[in-house]
Amino acid sequence: MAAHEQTRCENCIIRELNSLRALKKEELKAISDSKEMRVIKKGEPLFKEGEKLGGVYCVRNGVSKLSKISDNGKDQIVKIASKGEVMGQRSVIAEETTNLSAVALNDMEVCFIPKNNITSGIQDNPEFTQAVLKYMAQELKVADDVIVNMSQKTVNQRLAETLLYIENNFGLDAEGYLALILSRSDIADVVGTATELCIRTLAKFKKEELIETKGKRIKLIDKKGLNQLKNGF
Amino acid sequence: MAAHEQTRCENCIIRELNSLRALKKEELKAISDSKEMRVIKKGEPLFKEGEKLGGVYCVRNGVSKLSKISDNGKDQIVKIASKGEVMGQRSVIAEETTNLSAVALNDMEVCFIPKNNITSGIQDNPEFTQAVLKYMAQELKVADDVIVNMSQKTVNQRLAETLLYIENNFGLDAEGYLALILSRSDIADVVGTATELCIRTLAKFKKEELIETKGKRIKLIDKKGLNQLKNGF
DNA sequence: GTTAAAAGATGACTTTTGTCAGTTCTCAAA
DNA sequence: TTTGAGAACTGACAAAAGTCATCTTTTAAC
Repeated sequence: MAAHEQTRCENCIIRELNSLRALKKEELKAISDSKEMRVIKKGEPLFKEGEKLGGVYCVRNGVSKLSKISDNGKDQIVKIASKGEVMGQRSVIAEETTNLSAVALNDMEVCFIPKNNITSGIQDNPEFTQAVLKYMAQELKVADDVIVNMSQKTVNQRLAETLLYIENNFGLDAEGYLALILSRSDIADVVGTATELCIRTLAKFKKEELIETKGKRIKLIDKKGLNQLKNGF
Repeated sequence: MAAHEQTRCENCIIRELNSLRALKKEELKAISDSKEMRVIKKGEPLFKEGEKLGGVYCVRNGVSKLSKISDNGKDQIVKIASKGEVMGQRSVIAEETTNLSAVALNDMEVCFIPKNNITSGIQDNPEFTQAVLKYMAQELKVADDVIVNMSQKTVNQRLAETLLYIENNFGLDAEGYLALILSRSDIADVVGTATELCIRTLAKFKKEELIETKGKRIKLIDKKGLNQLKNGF
């Protein structure tokens, strides 16, 4: 009973974090009745590039990477989505197949919301539309920044930036290490470089006492230094 | 009299190309009454990174580069806007300062539309909102592609892609050269590389008979070859 | 616990890209 | 027509990034 209550969108705290908060109670009820909870195991895909999505995914728990394979065959991680984020809305809005693949980085719980429930919300509730519009405008700005960083900054700078980003967005564990643990290969795919160079650069950072590592876990010990590095010193 | 008629938004053909086509006659009239035509000379800025925009710019004629300076001090051209495109809408929607600078690449004619007229349109006309939303979703997809290209492709590939992009979007002049003439430095800023390497790579393409050049003008003579190059062969 | 597979790490080398210094070309103002 | 500034171009070199081969460590399945 209590468990069932918790799965109702009306009561879901997650929505406070995204555009869904602009929806009215009745609209949320409609969504809740049609939504579907899914559990995705670490390493499993939520969807793949080129698929047609029947709706959007709202992340309740866990983390997912959104990536795209370049013509050269290498994977580039474009975004890391976690609790509260909605995935797939771009494709649903544009009425196109997805341009990205989503793979769970750890065990996930997501709510699948069929697209009709979203699009009707867009048509009927101006505040909701406004919220989605603003969100997309923000994303577009972030994308511009990423483009500039990718094309103008070195691997050194981008790796420093990525580490700081992970700390800011996913926090630390009990021992002060980055709470989000990525494989070296995934870090390389975020930074946009080869795994080997990523490993080497991490080793360099370690030698320069900017970070510490323990297995695949990473602790930032000189954030000021990393920040300087990121900005090119 | 006739000239005045032509400057009315209701009669402007340009709007067929963008989201404004979803507006109703009365809404267009309101916009037309408040809009302001501006002429911008080649090399002059429309706006600069960090400015607060009081509205959006609709391009009637000419071409503008939208760029951003990286922390390293280098300029990256994120987009080239021409006839029919609306500039600055991202910032207006997000109610933020611009993240990009806009500079005219040749003499331009633009209409400045104060933001109140746009935002009221967004609030009252669902079709217009829908059109803007779809447009932004498209832009976001393009941005993802650019991110992947920038991080995973070589300068060779990106330059080939840029040349093909220019031909596809701006066409050819009477002699078969690219109609949009950019300086070598601007091409480099689109590709995301140093001017010297851009020049060198163009020289290489010329030697490989992929292109011809005449002054700063460029003609694509082996588009199949350029396409293969772009995809990594 | 053993063991195979995956991930991490390192060395040696190549290719790509950037930088600096200098030359040539172009075009417009005097 | 001269001239001078800015753009285009080139060479030589340095730095950054990628690749391949190999080895070690970690992880997860048995």
